[in-house]
Amino acid sequence: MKAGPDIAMVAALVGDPARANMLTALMTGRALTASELAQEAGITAPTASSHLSKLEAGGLIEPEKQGRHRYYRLTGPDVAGVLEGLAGLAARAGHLRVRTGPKEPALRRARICYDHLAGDLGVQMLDSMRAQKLIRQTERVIELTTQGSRFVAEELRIDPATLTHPRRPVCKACLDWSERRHHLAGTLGAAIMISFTAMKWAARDPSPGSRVVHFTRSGEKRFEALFGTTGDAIRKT
Amino acid sequence: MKAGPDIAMVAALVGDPARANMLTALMTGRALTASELAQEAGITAPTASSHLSKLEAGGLIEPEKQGRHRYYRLTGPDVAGVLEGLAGLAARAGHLRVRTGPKEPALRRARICYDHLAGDLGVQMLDSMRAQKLIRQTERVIELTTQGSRFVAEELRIDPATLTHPRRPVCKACLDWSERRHHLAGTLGAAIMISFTAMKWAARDPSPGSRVVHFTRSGEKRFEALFGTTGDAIRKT
DNA sequence: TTCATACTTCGACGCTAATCAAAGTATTGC
DNA sequence: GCAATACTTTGATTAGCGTCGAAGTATGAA
Repeated sequence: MKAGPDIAMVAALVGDPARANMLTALMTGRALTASELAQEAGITAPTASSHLSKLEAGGLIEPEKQGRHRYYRLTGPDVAGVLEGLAGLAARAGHLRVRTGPKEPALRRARICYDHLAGDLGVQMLDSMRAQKLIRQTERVIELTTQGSRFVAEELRIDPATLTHPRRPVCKACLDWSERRHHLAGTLGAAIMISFTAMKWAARDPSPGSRVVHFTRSGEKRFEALFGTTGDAIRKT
Repeated sequence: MKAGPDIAMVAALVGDPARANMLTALMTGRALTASELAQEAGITAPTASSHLSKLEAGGLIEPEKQGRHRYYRLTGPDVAGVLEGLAGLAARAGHLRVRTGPKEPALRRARICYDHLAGDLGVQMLDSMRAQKLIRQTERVIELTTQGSRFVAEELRIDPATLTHPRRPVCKACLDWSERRHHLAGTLGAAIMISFTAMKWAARDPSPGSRVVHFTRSGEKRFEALFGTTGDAIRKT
């Protein structure tokens, strides 16, 4: 008699304006941090935390812990589909929505994430290394292949001995702030950044506090030669 | 900044358990009365009325007034699609749902609706008349074709003069209680029922208060000969 | 007409849930 | 080690809305 169809529970999750704002912000497929989602929804951090745990319990979003951050993403395309459907129904009498674009193009392109390369180029590098079978990645665990070990020693002039560290993994996938996809962290990620700087391929922006990384002309050319395959392939279509 | 995406508003409509029950009950595509929806949701009539007006304002359902009843149906297949999607998300951790079946088979098959034939056979008759081009129907307005006028005079022994009435239309689509599709009302619908009784094709159940209509064996055969085409076509496949 | 049914409106009650401030936990950076 | 950042938990406040009883409106039945 009193069968409780959970359709109401799921719909109620989306039914709160703050949560709906968070979910629509996640519809791009990117992952967002709790703070960003709080700002997106116009609420304080505690309120956002409460909402996010509810959405997670309801199976609509899933977290990925990344240092001090917690990145949330939709659990699947079916969730996005339902949200899209709801937006369609709402559009019959309602307004649409605008998303805030990225802010600093230079930051988006290349920047320091702790001690390694992030941004478009960081993501591109990891993608390319994966495609070239220099690494094996399962989830966030990454290991160098033998081919990859030779590559970093010969092409990037990195001493393999400098990569071992008591508590830090050699390779690790790190979720990118602007791209919301993984880039390379770990001691190798840090070593590569140091190597780029040493070879004068790139340098951190001199202004204090800036995380922007500037590539030199020759450095960018060398970088593209090593890791530009996917980008070239896309551009050539 | 504070752009209110109505996705939350729509989702909140579905988010209430009572309303969700109503909507799932409507997912069969049939129209249901306000009272039935109230019972379905386990709430009183006033509460149901409030919910229904909200759902209507939100564009999820639309009413059709039928005498003392108000039949509600989903506004379109897209609404059903979204509900189905929500049910899919809920099914990851939730329960499913059962619908109460029909009660009296004889009532479903043939009964009196005010003064005309309703039930399976009533709907079948209107479908067949439409297929045979005896009538033209746009929405709930129905008119007899010249072919149809000859038909009712010759086959059904109905005097065309008896069909005119000061305030009542000759033909009208009436929403069927069990089938939730239209059957034929108006003076023609009443005349046909009288004619069926006069020709001893059918008779009302003698027990007081009963609305069941019993067809005689020969009457059912004649009825099938005139209006059984669609049924035959389906059965023959 | 008069009565009955179906539905809506009004008014008041009660409960859930959203919200934020303050304190607590975890992780990074120095 | 200590400070800073990101996030969570706790607790108290508040507002919104679902709920129903009672009265009001409309339609059909006798």
